Amino acid sequence: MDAAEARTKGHRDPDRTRELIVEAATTLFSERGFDGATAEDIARAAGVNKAMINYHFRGKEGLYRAILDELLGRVADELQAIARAPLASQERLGRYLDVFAALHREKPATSALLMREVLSGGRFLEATMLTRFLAVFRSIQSILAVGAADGSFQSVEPLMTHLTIMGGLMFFFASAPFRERLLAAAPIAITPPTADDFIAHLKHLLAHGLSRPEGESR
Amino acid sequence: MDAAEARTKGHRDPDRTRELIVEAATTLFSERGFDGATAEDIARAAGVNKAMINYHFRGKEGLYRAILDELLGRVADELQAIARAPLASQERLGRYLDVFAALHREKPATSALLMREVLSGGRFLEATMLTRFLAVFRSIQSILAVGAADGSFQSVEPLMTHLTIMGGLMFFFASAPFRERLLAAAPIAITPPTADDFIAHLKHLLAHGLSRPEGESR
DNA sequence: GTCTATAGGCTGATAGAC
DNA sequence: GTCTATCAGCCTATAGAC
Repeated sequence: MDAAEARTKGHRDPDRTRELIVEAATTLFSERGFDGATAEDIARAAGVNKAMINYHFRGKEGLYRAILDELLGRVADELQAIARAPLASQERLGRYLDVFAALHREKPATSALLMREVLSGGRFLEATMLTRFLAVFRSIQSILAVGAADGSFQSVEPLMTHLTIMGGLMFFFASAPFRERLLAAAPIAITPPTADDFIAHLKHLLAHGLSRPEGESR
Repeated sequence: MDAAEARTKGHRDPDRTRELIVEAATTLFSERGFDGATAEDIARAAGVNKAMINYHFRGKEGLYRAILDELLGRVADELQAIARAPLASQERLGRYLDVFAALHREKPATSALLMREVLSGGRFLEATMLTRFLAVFRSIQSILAVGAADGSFQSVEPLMTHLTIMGGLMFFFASAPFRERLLAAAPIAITPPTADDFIAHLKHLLAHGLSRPEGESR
């Protein structure tokens, strides 16, 4: 049998099947939540038989957990690496934000998925995965502490700063579909901001706030 | 029949029944989402018969929409009033943030509920309700524009600033249960911030960013 | 590994007594 | 208005053929 037939009839690459399921599920979980996205929806969107979810992931919950674990692991690792990188504090903070921009570029659904998990109080997160969240916080905490010590930043409360940054970032990305709909329904005289626009905005706001620049020429 | 009997047996105040349902549903919808919160859960939490949801709200969806409409209407009205109030720009922005703190104090579940609706792309919002979201944005837009004109703020892009503020605020409130769990599991040397703490932090960050205060004594 | 068919449980909603 | 009883539909998961 040729490749095309294999793709439509069955007996295709199992790794590819897993991939297709994960991709479709990431989107649907982010849009509808764990309870709102049905296994049938996911299978249909993935172009895969419904039973494959149970075969490859031991059920819908297993699939959700696999996605969450992979995502959290990767993000936490990247952020920890940046917190330890030998960079100027401003630059380090910038790179930190860039991780989320890159993540969104690759998988736009991830912010909403993580946000939903937080809103649920971490319904599917055990101790191991909670540690990952702590690692993310500790990364920014370290960046801010070093920045305060070397005179780059003023000394701020790290947890609230972390929440402002994460809330702003994740909300920007996770609300993109909503904004698109809103602006389509009631056209407003504003150019929709790109991810890079927003990251730049956030960097600037973090650096200077809304205060009128004194010595600055900008 | 006396009051106590009336409360346990049936035939109690119908307005109270509606209230109890709305309160329980607000919490459960915020924790589990529309699909995750079952009508039976809601009825049990409200101490009310399951059929009452259908009698008073024409079904679970009607209940959800009633909650959403009431909430959005109130928030949009309050924010518009503040945007028009005769106040100094800094003060006006402060009051704007305070609305959310007050809302959270009264009904802690509202942030997560609204956040979930946004994440879903506004699944249950028709044109009328989308207008409410636009009104919220227009309020902050006006506050920022006036503040830039009178020299209180620098001129910033209003949509991105709005998203930073709303993201930070709503994430702070909506993630409170998650944070509580996280800090209980892995005690960290940080005093949990209150709503007022966070509002103060956000005001300060908006005013000055992370930059080292120059002429400031603080 | 993949597919079809189906079991078994839960969910939202209603009918009808009070 | 409220309650009990019940039903039809949907959803996850599995058994078994290929």
